[in-house]
Amino acid sequence: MPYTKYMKTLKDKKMKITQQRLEILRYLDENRTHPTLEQLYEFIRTKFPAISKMTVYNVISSLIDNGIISSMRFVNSTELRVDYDKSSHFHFLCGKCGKIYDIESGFDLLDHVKRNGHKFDEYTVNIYGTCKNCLKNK
Amino acid sequence: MPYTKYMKTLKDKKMKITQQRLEILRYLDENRTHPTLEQLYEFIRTKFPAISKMTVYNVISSLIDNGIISSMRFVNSTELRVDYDKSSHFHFLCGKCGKIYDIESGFDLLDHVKRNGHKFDEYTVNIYGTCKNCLKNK
DNA sequence: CTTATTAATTATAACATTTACAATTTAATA
DNA sequence: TATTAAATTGTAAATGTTATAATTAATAAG
Repeated sequence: MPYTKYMKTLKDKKMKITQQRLEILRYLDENRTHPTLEQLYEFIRTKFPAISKMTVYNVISSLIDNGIISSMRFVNSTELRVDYDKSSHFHFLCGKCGKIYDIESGFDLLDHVKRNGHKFDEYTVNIYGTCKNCLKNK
Repeated sequence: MPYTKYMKTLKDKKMKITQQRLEILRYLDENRTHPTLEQLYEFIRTKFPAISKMTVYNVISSLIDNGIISSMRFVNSTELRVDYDKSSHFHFLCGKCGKIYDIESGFDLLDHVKRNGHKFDEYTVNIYGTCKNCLKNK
């Protein structure tokens, strides 16, 4: 039963269990590539041809609102990228090949900044540079 | 001479000195509000009515390419935001009022992550939560 | 100081991502 | 099974960005 895990995830948040949500959750869980919604849509369509792009937007929006997945944007593009992995880690975008790498943080950044009375909930760290592979093939 | 400083900045990078660039640099220097290009355009237009929005895009793009200013995007919006301050600091976006606060980092994040053979050039840290003021008025 | 060269600015249009809306369909509940 | 509330769908509109080509302006050379 590959979907029971995701059914529980949705149920725990009192969200309705729909085929579209299950399929998208499964894809994100099994493909940790930080896809854009367009990429997500293109893939999901191969398994679920009738899905609407709007559904992808709606599903992702509700998953984010319920704290099930996280999201980020890089400076080089307006597109939202999503990530099934909510654990504390950074993202490294290679400016040459465009690949995104997960970078282990090893510490909680919020432990190192003064709050000044503000309430901090979450954070994203985006690192820009050139990846190992692109350095080699230069 | 309020513009000599910016003339030097451009000259050092071998960039042509234009009225549009000087006006935008001055605005960014004197207004550390991390404006969007739209906000920048609206203001600059009051002082320089003939300026084109494309010029704002072009000027910002060249200032970024030459390492004079930095930029970031938050997850709640597709818009690029720009920052005259290139020193190491984080950005905190209040989800209630939308205000952006500079947060002192006190340490260089890149000293704390394993490079794994990658070359890291820059990074942005975006923190999300609720600001002091909005907590108070709730 | 004038001219030539090169780059920047401008205006228009095209493109891409996201949001708004209303109608239809589906999931959960009684 | 019927009801209700929510999710999905399709269309269109809004927003932010990029592409292109013509005009204008800044720099360098004569």
